[in-house]
Amino acid sequence: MQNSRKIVLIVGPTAVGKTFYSLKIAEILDGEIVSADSMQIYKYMDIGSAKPKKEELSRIKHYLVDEVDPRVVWSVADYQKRAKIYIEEIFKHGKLPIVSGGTGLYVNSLIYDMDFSKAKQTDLRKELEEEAQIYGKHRIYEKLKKLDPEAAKRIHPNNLKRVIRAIEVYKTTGKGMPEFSESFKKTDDYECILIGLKRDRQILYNRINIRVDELINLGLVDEVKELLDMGLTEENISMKGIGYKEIIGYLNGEYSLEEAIKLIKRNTRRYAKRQMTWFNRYKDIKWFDLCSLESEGKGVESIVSYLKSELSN
RNA sequence: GGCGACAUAGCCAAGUGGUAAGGCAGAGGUCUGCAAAACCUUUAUUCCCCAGUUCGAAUCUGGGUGUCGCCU
Repeated sequence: MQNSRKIVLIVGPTAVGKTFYSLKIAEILDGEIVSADSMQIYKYMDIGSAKPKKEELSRIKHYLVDEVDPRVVWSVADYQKRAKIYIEEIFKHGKLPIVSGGTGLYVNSLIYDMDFSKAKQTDLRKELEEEAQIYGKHRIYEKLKKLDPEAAKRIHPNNLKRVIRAIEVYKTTGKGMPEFSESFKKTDDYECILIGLKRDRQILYNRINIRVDELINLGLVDEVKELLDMGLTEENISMKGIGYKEIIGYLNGEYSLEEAIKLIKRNTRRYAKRQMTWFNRYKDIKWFDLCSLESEGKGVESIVSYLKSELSN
């Protein structure tokens, strides 16, 4: 099984069971896990991000879980850089890299050649945001139209973040944002075996509801309080995660705890839907419907046998 | 039993004679440095039922049904 240049990626919506299956697969195939999750990456955010348990983390080596201070500004570019280093490390250990997670953009950054090195993040962002506050989004969009009309066509005027980023790209590179179709080339760094986990929508939604109740019982509210005590605020990117922002609203007295729980459930459902939209675009993905497999054992078995045949090709 | 109010999408709800606002939930989608983010699209051939008035009714009239409130 030492096909040194192959990696496995396990994707799927939140609460589908990625943690459980990744662990099993890693144990059977002698792998190590690189997380592709934009929230589990943060330290001190254990409950709300539904991190694997301590015991699970110690069973198999994990990377990019519980690694970054929630106060720092972290982005895909950082993720991509570090994840690729870890993947190389795992190859060196003679083990199979297994990327597991639900953050689509992070997964894309490992599958495709996405070059973040040229168009840097700049102070322009803040300026433009403030300008939009005062004069409205449309004014910023007009700027983009003049600089990079092609990008302007693809971006909706209301999507301020994207409009600003496109301007930033133009200003730092002197060129427009490249067309996706041209630049979406698969990476040459390794070969990707992509598998997706899915479940019947209603069943997935039930799992989400149950999980949110569990997170509350585990002490999500206290976790958020501790983070606030550490100096984090709702302004931090890390605190904009589902489960955190809603509890902050409750702690601020904006609504009851029941309301907060309802919101967390709804936002998680919406998130799961967006994830499915994202992952459905992958053409060369092998889907496993976990609801149609009679047992977890059967599920693991069929995934492992698929992976074994792909790995030995 | 009497009096009154109300009945519009899964839920909340506007519309008081001219061809069904809006919000929420749901569904579909976009995505190249904040991505658990940000953004876009979409949901009633019909207004509780029946009859009538009218060129035209969710809107007016009569009857029925249901819900709620007050009184006995």
